[in-house]
Amino acid sequence: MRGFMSELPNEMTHDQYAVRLKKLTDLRATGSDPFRAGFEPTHFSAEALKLYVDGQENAVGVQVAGRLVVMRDMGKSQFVKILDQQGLIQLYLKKDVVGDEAYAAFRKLDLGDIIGAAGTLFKTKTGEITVRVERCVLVAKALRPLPEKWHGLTDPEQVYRQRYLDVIVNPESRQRLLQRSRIVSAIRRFLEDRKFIEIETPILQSVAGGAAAKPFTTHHNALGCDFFLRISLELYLKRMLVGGWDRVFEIGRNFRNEGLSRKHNPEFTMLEVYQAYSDHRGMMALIKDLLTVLCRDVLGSCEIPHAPSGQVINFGGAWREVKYKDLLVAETGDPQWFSRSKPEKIAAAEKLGLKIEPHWEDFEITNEIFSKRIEPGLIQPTFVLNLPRELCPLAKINQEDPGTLDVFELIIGGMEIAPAYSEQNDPLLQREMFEAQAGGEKQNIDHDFLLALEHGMPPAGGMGVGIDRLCILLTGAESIRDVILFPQLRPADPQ
RNA sequence: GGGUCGAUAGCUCAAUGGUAGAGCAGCGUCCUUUUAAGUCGUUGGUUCCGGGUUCGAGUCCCGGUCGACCCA
Repeated sequence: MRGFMSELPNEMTHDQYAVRLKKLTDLRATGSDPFRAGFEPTHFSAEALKLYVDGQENAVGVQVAGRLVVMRDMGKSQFVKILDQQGLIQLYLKKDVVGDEAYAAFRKLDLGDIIGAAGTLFKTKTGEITVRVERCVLVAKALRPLPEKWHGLTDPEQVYRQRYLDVIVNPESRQRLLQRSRIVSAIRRFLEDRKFIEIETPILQSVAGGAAAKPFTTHHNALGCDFFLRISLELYLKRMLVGGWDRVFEIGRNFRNEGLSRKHNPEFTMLEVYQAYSDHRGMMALIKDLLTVLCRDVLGSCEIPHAPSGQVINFGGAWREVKYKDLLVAETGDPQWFSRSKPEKIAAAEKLGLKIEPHWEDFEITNEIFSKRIEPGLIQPTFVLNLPRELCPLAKINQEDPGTLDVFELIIGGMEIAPAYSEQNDPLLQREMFEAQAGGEKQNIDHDFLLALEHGMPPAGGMGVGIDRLCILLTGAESIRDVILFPQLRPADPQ
Protein backbone atom coordinates (compact mmCIF):
# COMPACT_ATOMS: atom_id res chain seq x y z
CA MET A 1 0.00 0.00 0.00
CA ARG A 2 1.42 3.25 -1.13
CA GLY A 3 1.49 6.43 0.87
CA PHE A 4 -0.91 5.46 3.59
CA MET A 5 1.50 3.16 5.34
CA SER A 6 4.12 5.81 5.65
CA GLU A 7 1.75 8.31 7.17
CA LEU A 8 2.07 7.13 10.70
CA PRO A 9 3.10 9.78 13.24
CA ASN A 10 6.75 8.76 13.29
CA GLU A 11 7.03 10.10 9.79
CA MET A 12 7.35 13.67 11.00
CA THR A 13 10.78 13.59 9.48
CA HIS A 14 9.65 13.89 5.87
CA ASP A 15 10.67 17.25 4.59
CA GLN A 16 7.33 18.82 3.73
CA TYR A 17 5.94 17.90 7.11
CA ALA A 18 9.00 19.37 8.80
CA VAL A 19 8.71 22.61 6.85
CA ARG A 20 5.08 23.02 7.78
CA LEU A 21 5.73 22.14 11.39
CA LYS A 22 8.42 24.80 11.53
CA LYS A 23 6.05 27.39 10.07
CA LEU A 24 3.53 26.40 12.70
CA THR A 25 5.94 26.78 15.60
CA ASP A 26 7.19 30.08 14.17
CA LEU A 27 3.60 31.35 14.16
CA ARG A 28 3.17 30.27 17.76
CA ALA A 29 6.43 31.98 18.66
CA THR A 30 5.07 35.28 17.35
CA GLY A 31 2.00 34.84 19.49
CA SER A 32 -0.59 33.76 16.94
CA ASP A 33 -2.41 30.48 17.30
CA PRO A 34 -2.57 28.76 13.91
CA PHE A 35 -5.71 26.90 14.95
CA ARG A 36 -7.73 29.55 16.70
CA ALA A 37 -7.92 32.69 14.64
CA GLY A 38 -11.55 33.78 14.93
CA PHE A 39 -13.20 34.15 11.56
CA GLU A 40 -16.79 33.79 10.48
CA PRO A 41 -17.63 33.55 6.81
CA THR A 42 -20.70 35.44 5.66
CA HIS A 43 -21.18 33.33 2.56
CA PHE A 44 -20.29 30.03 0.99
CA SER A 45 -18.37 30.26 -2.26
CA ALA A 46 -21.21 29.73 -4.73
CA GLU A 47 -23.49 32.10 -2.83
CA ALA A 48 -20.82 34.77 -2.81
CA LEU A 49 -20.23 34.41 -6.55
CA LYS A 50 -23.93 35.01 -7.19
CA LEU A 51 -23.78 38.37 -5.43
CA TYR A 52 -21.58 39.92 -8.09
CA VAL A 53 -23.44 42.34 -10.35
CA ASP A 54 -21.95 42.80 -13.80
CA GLY A 55 -20.03 46.05 -14.11
CA GLN A 56 -20.21 46.92 -10.43
CA GLU A 57 -16.64 46.27 -9.33
CA ASN A 58 -15.92 46.01 -5.61
CA ALA A 59 -19.48 46.93 -4.69
CA VAL A 60 -20.26 43.83 -2.63
CA GLY A 61 -18.34 42.78 0.46
CA VAL A 62 -18.06 39.11 1.45
CA GLN A 63 -16.23 36.95 3.94
CA VAL A 64 -15.40 33.46 2.76
CA ALA A 65 -13.41 30.60 4.24
CA GLY A 66 -11.99 27.38 2.92
CA ARG A 67 -8.99 25.27 2.09
CA LEU A 68 -6.23 26.74 -0.05
CA VAL A 69 -6.00 24.52 -3.11
CA VAL A 70 -4.39 26.75 -5.75
CA MET A 71 -1.69 29.40 -5.27
CA ARG A 72 -0.31 31.52 -8.08
CA ASP A 73 2.27 33.84 -6.63
CA MET A 74 3.36 36.78 -8.80
CA GLY A 75 5.63 38.52 -6.39
CA LYS A 76 3.67 41.48 -5.21
CA SER A 77 0.25 40.01 -5.92
CA GLN A 78 -1.25 36.61 -6.16
CA PHE A 79 -4.28 34.66 -7.21
CA VAL A 80 -5.31 31.78 -4.98
CA LYS A 81 -8.34 29.52 -4.81
CA ILE A 82 -10.08 28.18 -1.77
CA LEU A 83 -12.48 25.27 -1.60
CA ASP A 84 -15.54 25.11 0.63
CA GLN A 85 -18.59 22.85 0.61
CA GLN A 86 -20.03 24.65 -2.40
CA GLY A 87 -16.85 24.59 -4.46
CA LEU A 88 -14.04 26.91 -5.46
CA ILE A 89 -13.74 30.67 -5.24
CA GLN A 90 -10.78 32.72 -6.39
CA LEU A 91 -9.11 35.32 -4.18
CA TYR A 92 -6.81 38.11 -5.33
CA LEU A 93 -4.27 39.58 -2.96
CA LYS A 94 -2.24 42.69 -3.60
CA LYS A 95 0.66 43.72 -1.45
CA ASP A 96 -0.35 47.38 -1.45
CA VAL A 97 -3.92 46.52 -0.44
CA VAL A 98 -3.32 44.13 2.46
CA GLY A 99 -0.06 45.72 3.63
CA ASP A 100 3.52 44.44 3.73
CA GLU A 101 3.25 42.47 6.94
CA ALA A 102 0.03 40.64 6.08
CA TYR A 103 1.31 39.98 2.58
CA ALA A 104 4.53 38.46 3.86
CA ALA A 105 2.55 36.29 6.28
CA PHE A 106 0.28 35.16 3.46
CA ARG A 107 3.22 34.06 1.34
CA LYS A 108 4.23 31.69 4.11
CA LEU A 109 0.95 29.79 3.82
CA ASP A 110 0.94 26.33 2.30
CA LEU A 111 -1.45 24.58 -0.04
CA GLY A 112 -3.91 22.78 2.19
CA ASP A 113 -4.06 25.48 4.88
CA ILE A 114 -7.54 26.64 5.79
CA ILE A 115 -7.99 30.39 5.61
CA GLY A 116 -10.63 33.06 5.90
CA ALA A 117 -10.70 36.16 3.70
CA ALA A 118 -12.71 39.36 3.64
CA GLY A 119 -12.94 41.57 0.59
CA THR A 120 -15.04 42.76 -2.32
CA LEU A 121 -16.16 41.08 -5.54
CA PHE A 122 -14.76 41.98 -8.92
CA LYS A 123 -14.25 40.34 -12.27
CA THR A 124 -10.77 39.65 -13.62
CA LYS A 125 -9.81 40.42 -17.17
CA THR A 126 -10.36 36.76 -18.02
CA GLY A 127 -13.86 36.98 -16.63
CA GLU A 128 -13.61 35.13 -13.34
CA ILE A 129 -15.50 36.56 -10.39
CA THR A 130 -12.93 36.99 -7.64
CA VAL A 131 -12.64 38.37 -4.12
CA ARG A 132 -10.27 41.33 -3.85
CA VAL A 133 -8.91 40.51 -0.42
CA GLU A 134 -8.58 43.25 2.20
CA ARG A 135 -8.02 41.00 5.20
CA CYS A 136 -6.94 37.41 5.40
CA VAL A 137 -6.30 35.00 8.29
CA LEU A 138 -5.05 31.48 8.71
CA VAL A 139 -7.66 29.54 10.66
CA ALA A 140 -6.12 26.07 10.55
CA LYS A 141 -2.65 24.97 9.53
CA ALA A 142 -2.25 21.81 7.44
CA LEU A 143 0.83 19.83 8.37
CA ARG A 144 0.57 17.46 5.45
CA PRO A 145 0.61 18.31 1.75
CA LEU A 146 -2.39 17.74 -0.51
CA PRO A 147 -2.25 15.17 -3.29
CA GLU A 148 -1.25 16.42 -6.71
CA LYS A 149 -3.53 19.08 -8.17
CA TRP A 150 -3.82 17.84 -11.72
CA HIS A 151 -4.06 14.05 -11.45
CA GLY A 152 -5.69 14.10 -8.03
CA LEU A 153 -5.71 10.98 -5.95
CA THR A 154 -6.05 7.76 -7.92
CA ASP A 155 -4.94 4.95 -5.65
CA PRO A 156 -8.34 3.40 -4.83
CA GLU A 157 -7.24 2.36 -1.40
CA GLN A 158 -6.24 5.87 -0.40
CA VAL A 159 -9.39 7.25 -2.02
CA TYR A 160 -11.51 5.07 0.27
CA ARG A 161 -9.48 5.27 3.44
CA GLN A 162 -8.79 8.99 3.17
CA ARG A 163 -12.02 10.08 1.56
CA TYR A 164 -11.50 13.59 2.91
CA LEU A 165 -8.58 13.96 0.50
CA ASP A 166 -10.51 12.45 -2.39
CA VAL A 167 -13.32 15.00 -2.07
CA ILE A 168 -10.81 17.84 -1.87
CA VAL A 169 -8.83 16.98 -4.98
CA ASN A 170 -11.23 14.95 -7.13
CA PRO A 171 -14.17 17.12 -8.20
CA GLU A 172 -16.09 14.20 -9.68
CA SER A 173 -15.93 12.33 -6.37
CA ARG A 174 -17.04 15.45 -4.55
CA GLN A 175 -19.99 15.92 -6.91
CA ARG A 176 -21.02 12.27 -6.87
CA LEU A 177 -21.03 12.07 -3.08
CA LEU A 178 -22.82 15.39 -2.70
CA GLN A 179 -25.34 14.07 -5.20
CA ARG A 180 -26.02 11.19 -2.87
CA SER A 181 -26.82 13.57 -0.03
CA ARG A 182 -29.16 15.48 -2.29
CA ILE A 183 -30.88 12.28 -3.37
CA VAL A 184 -31.47 11.19 0.23
CA SER A 185 -32.67 14.64 1.15
CA ALA A 186 -35.07 14.74 -1.80
CA ILE A 187 -36.44 11.33 -0.84
CA ARG A 188 -37.22 12.63 2.64
CA ARG A 189 -38.96 15.70 1.26
CA PHE A 190 -40.95 13.63 -1.20
CA LEU A 191 -42.23 11.26 1.46
CA GLU A 192 -42.89 13.94 4.05
CA ASP A 193 -44.91 15.86 1.46
CA ARG A 194 -47.07 12.77 1.17
CA LYS A 195 -47.58 12.63 4.94
CA PHE A 196 -45.15 9.81 5.63
CA ILE A 197 -43.58 9.87 9.09
CA GLU A 198 -39.87 9.08 9.41
CA ILE A 199 -39.18 6.75 12.30
CA GLU A 200 -36.17 4.99 13.79
CA THR A 201 -36.25 1.34 14.78
CA PRO A 202 -33.75 -0.92 16.55
CA ILE A 203 -30.52 -1.94 14.93
CA LEU A 204 -29.73 -4.39 17.76
CA GLN A 205 -32.29 -7.14 17.45
CA SER A 206 -32.65 -10.50 19.15
CA VAL A 207 -34.16 -11.97 15.99
CA ALA A 208 -32.81 -10.60 12.71
CA GLY A 209 -35.86 -10.91 10.52
CA GLY A 210 -37.47 -9.48 7.43
CA ALA A 211 -35.01 -10.97 4.96
CA ALA A 212 -32.86 -14.00 4.33
CA ALA A 213 -29.25 -13.05 5.04
CA LYS A 214 -26.45 -13.90 7.42
CA PRO A 215 -26.44 -11.37 10.26
CA PHE A 216 -23.59 -9.95 12.30
CA THR A 217 -23.70 -10.86 15.97
CA THR A 218 -22.68 -8.77 18.91
CA HIS A 219 -22.93 -8.98 22.67
CA HIS A 220 -24.55 -6.76 25.25
CA ASN A 221 -22.60 -6.93 28.49
CA ALA A 222 -25.16 -5.60 30.98
CA LEU A 223 -28.01 -7.67 29.59
CA GLY A 224 -25.73 -10.64 29.24
CA CYS A 225 -27.06 -11.69 25.85
CA ASP A 226 -26.15 -11.69 22.19
CA PHE A 227 -27.81 -9.48 19.62
CA PHE A 228 -27.90 -9.45 15.87
CA LEU A 229 -27.43 -6.33 13.80
CA ARG A 230 -30.55 -5.91 11.71
CA ILE A 231 -30.67 -7.26 8.17
CA SER A 232 -33.84 -5.35 7.27
CA LEU A 233 -36.15 -2.69 8.66
CA GLU A 234 -39.39 -4.40 7.79
CA LEU A 235 -40.76 -6.04 10.93
CA TYR A 236 -40.43 -3.02 13.22
CA LEU A 237 -41.93 -0.62 10.70
CA LYS A 238 -44.94 -2.91 10.36
CA ARG A 239 -45.36 -2.96 14.13
CA MET A 240 -45.98 0.76 13.86
CA LEU A 241 -48.66 0.14 11.23
CA VAL A 242 -50.31 -1.95 13.92
CA GLY A 243 -49.85 1.06 16.19
CA GLY A 244 -51.89 3.20 13.83
CA TRP A 245 -49.04 5.11 12.21
CA ASP A 246 -50.43 4.67 8.73
CA ARG A 247 -47.58 6.00 6.66
CA VAL A 248 -44.10 5.39 7.97
CA PHE A 249 -40.65 5.17 6.50
CA GLU A 250 -37.10 4.71 7.66
CA ILE A 251 -33.83 5.39 5.91
CA GLY A 252 -31.33 3.31 7.77
CA ARG A 253 -28.36 1.04 7.75
CA ASN A 254 -28.71 -2.70 7.31
CA PHE A 255 -25.90 -5.14 7.97
CA ARG A 256 -25.30 -8.41 6.16
CA ASN A 257 -22.42 -10.69 6.97
CA GLU A 258 -21.73 -11.73 3.40
CA GLY A 259 -19.24 -11.13 0.65
CA LEU A 260 -18.08 -7.75 -0.62
CA SER A 261 -18.35 -6.81 -4.25
CA ARG A 262 -19.03 -3.91 -6.55
CA LYS A 263 -22.68 -4.20 -5.55
CA HIS A 264 -22.32 -5.25 -1.92
CA ASN A 265 -21.02 -3.44 1.14
CA PRO A 266 -21.53 -5.19 4.49
CA GLU A 267 -23.43 -2.16 5.74
CA PHE A 268 -25.75 -0.48 3.30
CA THR A 269 -28.61 1.95 3.40
CA MET A 270 -32.20 0.96 2.82
CA LEU A 271 -35.30 3.01 2.50
CA GLU A 272 -38.38 1.15 3.60
CA VAL A 273 -41.82 2.66 3.17
CA TYR A 274 -45.16 1.36 4.43
CA GLN A 275 -48.52 2.82 3.54
CA ALA A 276 -51.71 1.52 5.15
CA TYR A 277 -54.72 0.91 2.91
CA SER A 278 -52.44 0.72 -0.11
CA ASP A 279 -50.97 -2.31 -1.86
CA HIS A 280 -48.16 -3.24 -4.25
CA ARG A 281 -49.96 -1.42 -7.05
CA GLY A 282 -49.96 1.71 -4.94
CA MET A 283 -46.23 1.23 -4.36
CA MET A 284 -45.67 1.04 -8.11
CA ALA A 285 -47.17 4.49 -8.50
CA LEU A 286 -45.20 5.75 -5.50
CA ILE A 287 -41.80 4.57 -6.68
CA LYS A 288 -42.39 5.85 -10.20
CA ASP A 289 -43.34 9.26 -8.82
CA LEU A 290 -40.36 9.23 -6.48
CA LEU A 291 -37.81 8.39 -9.16
CA THR A 292 -39.33 10.89 -11.54
CA VAL A 293 -39.08 13.62 -8.92
CA LEU A 294 -35.47 12.64 -8.15
CA CYS A 295 -34.57 12.82 -11.82
CA ARG A 296 -36.28 16.16 -12.22
CA ASP A 297 -35.15 17.87 -9.01
CA VAL A 298 -31.74 16.37 -8.35
CA LEU A 299 -30.43 15.31 -11.74
CA GLY A 300 -32.32 17.69 -13.97
CA SER A 301 -33.09 15.00 -16.53
CA CYS A 302 -35.21 11.89 -16.88
CA GLU A 303 -32.66 10.33 -19.19
CA ILE A 304 -29.70 8.84 -17.40
CA PRO A 305 -26.80 7.29 -19.31
CA HIS A 306 -26.02 3.71 -18.32
CA ALA A 307 -22.41 3.02 -19.21
CA PRO A 308 -22.29 -0.79 -18.78
CA SER A 309 -25.02 -1.33 -21.39
CA GLY A 310 -24.37 1.75 -23.47
CA GLN A 311 -28.07 2.57 -23.20
CA VAL A 312 -29.79 5.67 -21.93
CA ILE A 313 -32.25 4.83 -19.19
CA ASN A 314 -35.48 6.72 -19.71
CA PHE A 315 -37.39 7.33 -16.49
CA GLY A 316 -39.89 9.58 -18.21
CA GLY A 317 -42.06 7.23 -20.24
CA ALA A 318 -44.35 4.37 -19.25
CA TRP A 319 -42.52 1.67 -17.34
CA ARG A 320 -42.66 -1.88 -18.54
CA GLU A 321 -44.73 -4.36 -16.51
CA VAL A 322 -44.10 -8.05 -17.02
CA LYS A 323 -44.85 -11.23 -15.15
CA TYR A 324 -41.99 -13.28 -13.76
CA LYS A 325 -43.46 -16.34 -15.42
CA ASP A 326 -43.48 -14.70 -18.86
CA LEU A 327 -39.84 -13.69 -18.53
CA LEU A 328 -38.90 -17.25 -17.61
CA VAL A 329 -40.83 -18.76 -20.48
CA ALA A 330 -39.20 -16.32 -22.89
CA GLU A 331 -35.70 -16.98 -21.56
CA THR A 332 -36.00 -20.77 -21.51
CA GLY A 333 -38.13 -20.94 -24.64
CA ASP A 334 -40.30 -23.45 -22.78
CA PRO A 335 -44.00 -22.59 -22.25
CA GLN A 336 -44.24 -25.51 -19.81
CA TRP A 337 -41.22 -24.47 -17.76
CA PHE A 338 -43.00 -24.39 -14.44
CA SER A 339 -44.36 -27.92 -14.78
CA ARG A 340 -41.01 -29.47 -15.74
CA SER A 341 -39.41 -31.92 -13.35
CA LYS A 342 -36.40 -30.89 -11.30
CA PRO A 343 -33.91 -32.86 -13.44
CA GLU A 344 -35.36 -31.25 -16.56
CA LYS A 345 -34.97 -27.80 -15.00
CA ILE A 346 -31.41 -28.55 -13.95
CA ALA A 347 -30.52 -29.75 -17.42
CA ALA A 348 -32.06 -26.70 -19.05
CA ALA A 349 -30.40 -24.30 -16.59
CA GLU A 350 -27.01 -25.88 -17.13
CA LYS A 351 -27.55 -25.58 -20.83
CA LEU A 352 -27.92 -21.85 -20.25
CA GLY A 353 -24.47 -21.91 -18.67
CA LEU A 354 -25.52 -21.81 -15.03
CA LYS A 355 -24.07 -23.74 -12.14
CA ILE A 356 -26.82 -25.44 -10.18
CA GLU A 357 -26.29 -26.80 -6.68
CA PRO A 358 -27.84 -30.25 -6.28
CA HIS A 359 -29.62 -29.38 -3.03
CA TRP A 360 -31.52 -26.46 -4.59
CA GLU A 361 -35.31 -26.47 -4.67
CA ASP A 362 -37.12 -26.00 -7.97
CA PHE A 363 -37.86 -22.33 -7.31
CA GLU A 364 -34.20 -21.70 -6.57
CA ILE A 365 -33.17 -23.10 -9.93
CA THR A 366 -35.77 -20.95 -11.61
CA ASN A 367 -34.68 -17.90 -9.69
CA GLU A 368 -31.05 -18.52 -10.61
CA ILE A 369 -32.08 -18.19 -14.25
CA PHE A 370 -33.95 -15.02 -13.38
CA SER A 371 -31.12 -13.34 -11.49
CA LYS A 372 -28.23 -14.48 -13.69
CA ARG A 373 -29.77 -14.50 -17.15
CA ILE A 374 -32.77 -12.19 -17.14
CA GLU A 375 -32.18 -9.45 -14.60
CA PRO A 376 -28.87 -8.18 -16.05
CA GLY A 377 -30.64 -7.54 -19.36
CA LEU A 378 -33.43 -5.42 -17.88
CA ILE A 379 -31.95 -1.98 -18.34
CA GLN A 380 -35.02 0.20 -18.73
CA PRO A 381 -37.26 0.47 -15.64
CA THR A 382 -39.18 -2.78 -15.41
CA PHE A 383 -41.73 -3.97 -12.88
CA VAL A 384 -41.52 -7.74 -12.61
CA LEU A 385 -44.84 -8.96 -11.21
CA ASN A 386 -46.26 -12.18 -9.77
CA LEU A 387 -43.08 -13.58 -8.25
CA PRO A 388 -43.33 -17.17 -6.99
CA ARG A 389 -44.62 -17.41 -3.44
CA GLU A 390 -41.56 -19.26 -2.14
CA LEU A 391 -39.49 -16.12 -2.66
CA CYS A 392 -41.08 -14.10 0.10
CA PRO A 393 -43.01 -15.12 3.19
CA LEU A 394 -44.18 -11.60 4.03
CA ALA A 395 -46.36 -10.82 1.03
CA LYS A 396 -49.96 -11.59 0.16
CA ILE A 397 -50.82 -14.48 -2.14
CA ASN A 398 -52.21 -13.48 -5.52
CA GLN A 399 -55.93 -14.36 -5.75
CA GLU A 400 -55.98 -15.43 -9.38
CA ASP A 401 -52.68 -17.28 -9.37
CA PRO A 402 -52.13 -18.68 -5.87
CA GLY A 403 -48.62 -19.86 -6.76
CA THR A 404 -47.55 -16.23 -6.96
CA LEU A 405 -47.48 -13.12 -4.81
CA ASP A 406 -48.92 -9.63 -4.97
CA VAL A 407 -45.48 -8.11 -5.27
CA PHE A 408 -43.19 -6.45 -7.74
CA GLU A 409 -39.48 -6.31 -8.18
CA LEU A 410 -38.36 -3.10 -9.86
CA ILE A 411 -35.30 -3.70 -12.02
CA ILE A 412 -33.34 -0.85 -13.57
CA GLY A 413 -29.93 -0.96 -15.15
CA GLY A 414 -29.82 -4.72 -14.58
CA MET A 415 -30.03 -4.23 -10.81
CA GLU A 416 -32.77 -4.86 -8.27
CA ILE A 417 -33.71 -1.41 -7.12
CA ALA A 418 -36.93 -1.91 -5.21
CA PRO A 419 -39.00 -4.88 -4.16
CA ALA A 420 -42.53 -4.11 -2.92
CA TYR A 421 -45.40 -6.14 -1.56
CA SER A 422 -48.99 -6.12 -0.67
CA GLU A 423 -48.08 -6.86 2.91
CA GLN A 424 -49.29 -10.02 4.53
CA ASN A 425 -51.50 -9.04 7.46
CA ASP A 426 -53.18 -12.37 8.24
CA PRO A 427 -51.39 -13.42 11.43
CA LEU A 428 -52.28 -17.10 11.06
CA LEU A 429 -51.10 -17.29 7.47
CA GLN A 430 -48.02 -15.29 8.39
CA ARG A 431 -47.13 -17.75 11.14
CA GLU A 432 -47.51 -20.66 8.71
CA MET A 433 -45.26 -19.02 6.17
CA PHE A 434 -42.61 -18.19 8.76
CA GLU A 435 -42.66 -21.76 10.02
CA ALA A 436 -42.41 -23.17 6.52
CA GLN A 437 -39.48 -20.90 5.76
CA ALA A 438 -37.68 -21.47 9.05
CA GLY A 439 -37.77 -25.22 8.63
CA GLY A 440 -36.03 -26.65 11.68
CA GLU A 441 -34.79 -23.30 12.91
CA LYS A 442 -37.85 -22.08 14.75
CA GLN A 443 -35.78 -19.78 16.97
CA ASN A 444 -35.48 -17.52 13.92
CA ILE A 445 -39.18 -16.69 14.02
CA ASP A 446 -40.03 -13.26 15.37
CA HIS A 447 -42.91 -14.18 17.68
CA ASP A 448 -43.16 -10.66 18.99
CA PHE A 449 -43.93 -9.51 15.43
CA LEU A 450 -46.61 -12.19 15.10
CA LEU A 451 -48.11 -11.02 18.38
CA ALA A 452 -48.34 -7.53 16.91
CA LEU A 453 -50.07 -8.86 13.79
CA GLU A 454 -52.60 -10.64 15.98
CA HIS A 455 -53.68 -7.23 17.24
CA GLY A 456 -54.60 -6.35 13.66
CA MET A 457 -52.50 -4.62 11.01
CA PRO A 458 -54.25 -2.62 8.31
CA PRO A 459 -53.75 -3.84 4.75
CA ALA A 460 -50.73 -2.03 3.41
CA GLY A 461 -48.31 -1.63 0.60
CA GLY A 462 -44.65 -1.79 1.55
CA MET A 463 -41.46 -1.22 -0.36
CA GLY A 464 -37.72 -1.32 0.12
CA VAL A 465 -35.30 0.75 -1.92
CA GLY A 466 -31.57 0.10 -1.85
CA ILE A 467 -30.27 3.65 -1.59
CA ASP A 468 -26.69 2.77 -2.48
CA ARG A 469 -27.72 0.99 -5.66
CA LEU A 470 -30.10 3.76 -6.55
CA CYS A 471 -27.19 6.19 -6.21
CA ILE A 472 -24.96 3.98 -8.37
CA LEU A 473 -27.63 4.12 -11.03
CA LEU A 474 -28.40 7.82 -10.81
CA THR A 475 -24.81 9.02 -10.54
CA GLY A 476 -23.35 6.58 -13.06
CA ALA A 477 -20.94 5.18 -10.47
CA GLU A 478 -19.07 1.97 -11.23
CA SER A 479 -19.10 0.55 -7.74
CA ILE A 480 -21.01 0.79 -4.49
CA ARG A 481 -17.75 1.98 -2.95
CA ASP A 482 -17.99 5.12 -5.03
CA VAL A 483 -21.29 6.19 -3.49
CA ILE A 484 -20.42 5.29 0.12
CA LEU A 485 -18.16 7.80 1.86
CA PHE A 486 -16.24 5.21 3.82
CA PRO A 487 -16.74 1.76 2.28
CA GLN A 488 -15.69 -1.25 4.30
CA LEU A 489 -12.08 -2.32 3.77
CA ARG A 490 -9.85 -4.72 5.56
CA PRO A 491 -8.27 -2.86 8.49
CA ALA A 492 -5.01 -1.24 7.44
CA ASP A 493 -1.92 -3.18 8.41
CA PRO A 494 -0.62 -1.51 11.59
CA GLN A 495 2.89 -2.56 10.51
C1' G B 1 -12.61 -18.80 -0.42
C1' G B 2 -10.22 -19.34 -5.83
C1' G B 3 -7.88 -16.89 -10.18
C1' U B 4 -5.56 -12.54 -12.60
C1' C B 5 -3.20 -7.91 -11.94
C1' G B 6 -0.96 -4.19 -8.90
C1' A B 7 2.10 -1.52 -4.67
C1' U B 8 8.77 2.95 -6.67
C1' A B 9 9.69 10.57 -3.62
C1' G B 10 4.01 13.99 -0.26
C1' C B 11 0.92 13.00 -5.12
C1' U B 12 0.88 11.19 -10.57
C1' C B 13 4.07 8.04 -13.05
C1' A B 14 9.11 6.16 -15.56
C1' A B 15 13.32 2.88 -15.00
C1' U B 16 16.83 -4.78 -20.64
C1' G B 17 19.15 -8.21 -13.84
C1' G B 18 24.08 -3.26 -13.83
C1' U B 19 24.74 4.54 -10.63
C1' A B 20 16.55 4.61 -8.90
C1' G B 21 14.47 9.31 -12.66
C1' A B 22 10.52 13.04 -14.45
C1' G B 23 6.16 16.29 -13.68
C1' C B 24 3.49 18.51 -9.77
C1' A B 25 4.22 19.70 -4.59
C1' G B 26 8.46 21.50 -1.34
C1' C B 27 12.87 24.85 -0.61
C1' G B 28 15.58 29.52 -2.68
C1' U B 29 15.21 33.61 -6.69
C1' C B 30 12.41 37.01 -10.39
C1' C B 31 7.50 38.66 -11.48
C1' U B 32 1.03 43.62 -9.09
C1' U B 33 -5.00 40.28 -13.50
C1' U B 34 -3.25 34.43 -13.01
C1' U B 35 -6.32 29.88 -15.06
C1' A B 36 -2.33 22.90 -14.70
C1' A B 37 0.46 30.75 -14.44
C1' G B 38 5.49 31.68 -16.06
C1' U B 39 11.09 32.03 -14.88
C1' C B 40 16.10 30.41 -12.93
C1' G B 41 18.21 27.15 -9.35
C1' U B 42 17.53 23.05 -5.88
C1' U B 43 16.26 19.25 -1.68
C1' G B 44 13.80 14.80 -1.15
C1' G B 45 13.95 7.18 -1.72
C1' U B 46 13.56 1.15 3.98
C1' U B 47 11.40 0.67 -4.49
C1' C B 48 4.82 -2.64 0.63
C1' C B 49 7.07 -6.52 4.27
C1' G B 50 10.16 -11.16 4.99
C1' G B 51 13.14 -14.78 2.82
C1' G B 52 15.82 -16.82 -1.58
C1' U B 53 18.65 -16.99 -6.48
C1' U B 54 22.80 -13.89 -8.31
C1' C B 55 29.26 -10.93 -8.60
C1' G B 56 24.93 -7.64 -8.58
C1' A B 57 17.54 -7.52 -7.48
C1' G B 58 12.79 -2.02 -8.05
C1' U B 59 13.24 -5.92 -11.85
C1' C B 60 13.70 -13.15 -11.19
C1' C B 61 11.72 -17.08 -7.38
C1' C B 62 8.97 -18.31 -2.60
C1' G B 63 5.98 -16.58 1.49
C1' G B 64 3.12 -12.61 3.63
C1' U B 65 0.21 -7.72 3.88
C1' C B 66 -3.08 -4.42 1.47
C1' G B 67 -5.89 -3.15 -2.87
C1' A B 68 -8.41 -3.65 -7.87
C1' C B 69 -10.93 -6.83 -11.25
C1' C B 70 -13.22 -11.62 -12.33
C1' C B 71 -15.37 -16.08 -10.26
C1' A B 72 -17.86 -18.69 -6.01
